Amino acid sequence: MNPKNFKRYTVTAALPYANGPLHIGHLAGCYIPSDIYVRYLRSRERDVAYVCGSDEHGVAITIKARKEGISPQEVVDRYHEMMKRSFAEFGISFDHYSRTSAKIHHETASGFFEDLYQKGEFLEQTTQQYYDEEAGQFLADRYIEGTCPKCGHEHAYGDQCEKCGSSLSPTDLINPKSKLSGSTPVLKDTKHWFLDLARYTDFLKNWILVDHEKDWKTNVLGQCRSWLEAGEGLQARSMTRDMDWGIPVPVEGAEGKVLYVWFDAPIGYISSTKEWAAEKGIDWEPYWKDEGTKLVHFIGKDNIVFHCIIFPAILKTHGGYVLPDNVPANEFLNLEGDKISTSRSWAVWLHEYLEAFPGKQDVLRYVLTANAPETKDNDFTWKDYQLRNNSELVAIFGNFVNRAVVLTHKFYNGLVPALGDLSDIDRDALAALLEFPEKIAASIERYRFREALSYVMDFARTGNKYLADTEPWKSIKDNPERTATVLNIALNIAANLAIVAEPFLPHTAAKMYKMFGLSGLNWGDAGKHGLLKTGKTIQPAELLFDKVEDETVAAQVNKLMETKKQNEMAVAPVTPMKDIITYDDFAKLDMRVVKVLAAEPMPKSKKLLKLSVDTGLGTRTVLSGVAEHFKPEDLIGKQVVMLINLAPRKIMGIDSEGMILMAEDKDGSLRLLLPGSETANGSTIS
RNA sequence: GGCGAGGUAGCUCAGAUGGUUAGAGCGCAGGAUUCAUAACCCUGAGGUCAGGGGUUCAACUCCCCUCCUCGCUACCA
Repeated sequence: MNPKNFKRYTVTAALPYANGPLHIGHLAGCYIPSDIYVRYLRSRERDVAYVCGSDEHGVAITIKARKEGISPQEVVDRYHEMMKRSFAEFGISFDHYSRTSAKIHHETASGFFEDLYQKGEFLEQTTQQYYDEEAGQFLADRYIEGTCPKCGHEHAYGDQCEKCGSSLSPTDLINPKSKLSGSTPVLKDTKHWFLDLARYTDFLKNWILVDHEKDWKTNVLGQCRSWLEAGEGLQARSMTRDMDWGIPVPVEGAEGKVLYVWFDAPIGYISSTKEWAAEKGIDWEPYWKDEGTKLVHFIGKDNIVFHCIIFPAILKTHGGYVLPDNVPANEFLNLEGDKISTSRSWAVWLHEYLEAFPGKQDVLRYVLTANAPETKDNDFTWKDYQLRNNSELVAIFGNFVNRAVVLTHKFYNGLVPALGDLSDIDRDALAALLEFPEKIAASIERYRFREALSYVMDFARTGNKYLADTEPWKSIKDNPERTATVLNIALNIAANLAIVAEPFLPHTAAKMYKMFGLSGLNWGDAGKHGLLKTGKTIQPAELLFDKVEDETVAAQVNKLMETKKQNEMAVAPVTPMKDIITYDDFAKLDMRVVKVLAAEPMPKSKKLLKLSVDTGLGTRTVLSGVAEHFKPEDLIGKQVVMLINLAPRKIMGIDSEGMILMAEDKDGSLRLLLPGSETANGSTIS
């Protein structure tokens, strides 16, 4: 459908998770793109609902609350307010910002669940989960700690070992302990409701891979294809959890269970819309149920599966709802070459940015749009920030507006001079006035915001070139009429620039409107050269941007380097001592000096080397997960330490008869343990 | 290894359905200019489009293979 045929738009931005402050990655990923899109639509006088809200359920929040000794509600209250403020300060113009702990959301989400339940859409399955008898509750994966079966790390979580990175299931853990009471949890039956996604495969394949093959981004289609066409197909997903923080499952016999966050979070968009409509006294339903509504979800790439697979499946099953017309997911933004991380504090926090750069919201908006991770992961660097500020915003955009206004004050006391006869160069400039808004609009409609922004800058360049070509500071001496025409046109270019820049740089556009004494303009006015009428008073020039000095960015880089240093020290504490053992325990281990006779990469494996070693007692085969640290030739002929009485274990079809011992350095790299000098193969170690 | 996304000038990136000398911005060099936050404007240098095969009259664009980066996933006794 042609975008212009839609009657109204519902635009959503991913609900930010209320367990930490917002950083530049959030902004670049979905809030700035969605805000640009919506501001543009409003400027076009289209009917838009732009909704968002805090995502306040889930295990991570309960863990954070427990750690800080406060209630989950207190955690989400804190971050909800903080995020809401950051959004407001950066001009993210939600029509409504709600939260998933709101009553209306609990009702909406429960309603959805009940509807699907009544339709018999859920598979009820009873599985065994760990239960903490002392605390009297089931334990989320993250609440169980134990020894990692793969690397022996003693504080692995039930879902993942942070040391070796392997993903685990709670029952894999050796010696599991509840993080709530410290007691050993027991396995207990629990019933959950699963959404059988496999049933939607055909519908989803058609809808996404066929119907939207041409208009969705390749990264989004690729991710969907990877889910839809994976060997095992879509797996049923549990839509409920054993927990007390969240929305109670509205079904008999579901006491102590809540809806899975990912079931309730997207429904939050609907709740937020309802809340907004109620406040406005209008009907929310057309925004979600009318075929003429264009629904667009702005998200980061980590959310693709939920917004393209699970949520549409839910909406489709419920029936009566429109499906997203597009899900323009962005990739990730890195910071100075490293992945942004809340837990490692490797981020530029919005509230800290505002303290360090007051009044420079638009600069960050500009940089994050110009370098947005639209097609691939991108890197934010302070050097790039400075460069874009100084040589683009200051030198091109700000400078052009300043020149036009200063000249007007210098030659015409701040009054817009009259338009006289037009030369070719004037006509070209006026033609550009018409073309740019169209080009910019076309790019925005296609979600190509960085391209759209570059056209905005080209428009400003056109203004600079126009002044350079017409040289009004020269013509004022012998041809004041000519100068008047030139400045009239230059000022009107600047006024038009404000209109097209507004979605990207709203604070700047506001300053420009104020300077020109304009208000109430929108996209429909763009392209006109009579926005500033002859004789109108222009306010004195006010600089729109100022230079960012070397010291300023150096300070930010230093701050990050400090963080990095602290992270390195914090992340790599020397592993604490394990529990005391007896000599007999130790004596059970049979460690020997052995010689590596042969080594070869294990076919079809990235991490394994297949070693053949002389243990003195015979030759054995050992598979060792060191292929990423050593080449076969690094090992061949070396004497190393091996645990030879470890029970053999079949890996990838081959028996591995023992374990080569290595030292692991702070950074995770491995070192061989070599005898000080040549030693007989099979020598014992004690 | 499987799946997905990328690998285009020093840097950041554009390049529907294959077709004249591969583009932009920044950076760099030179020039011009002085209204402007020494900014603007003009010109130029810079790329065997990751590498190798193939299809074609013609490939950055299609096919195959290899290498590298990122994400998800499997193997680390």
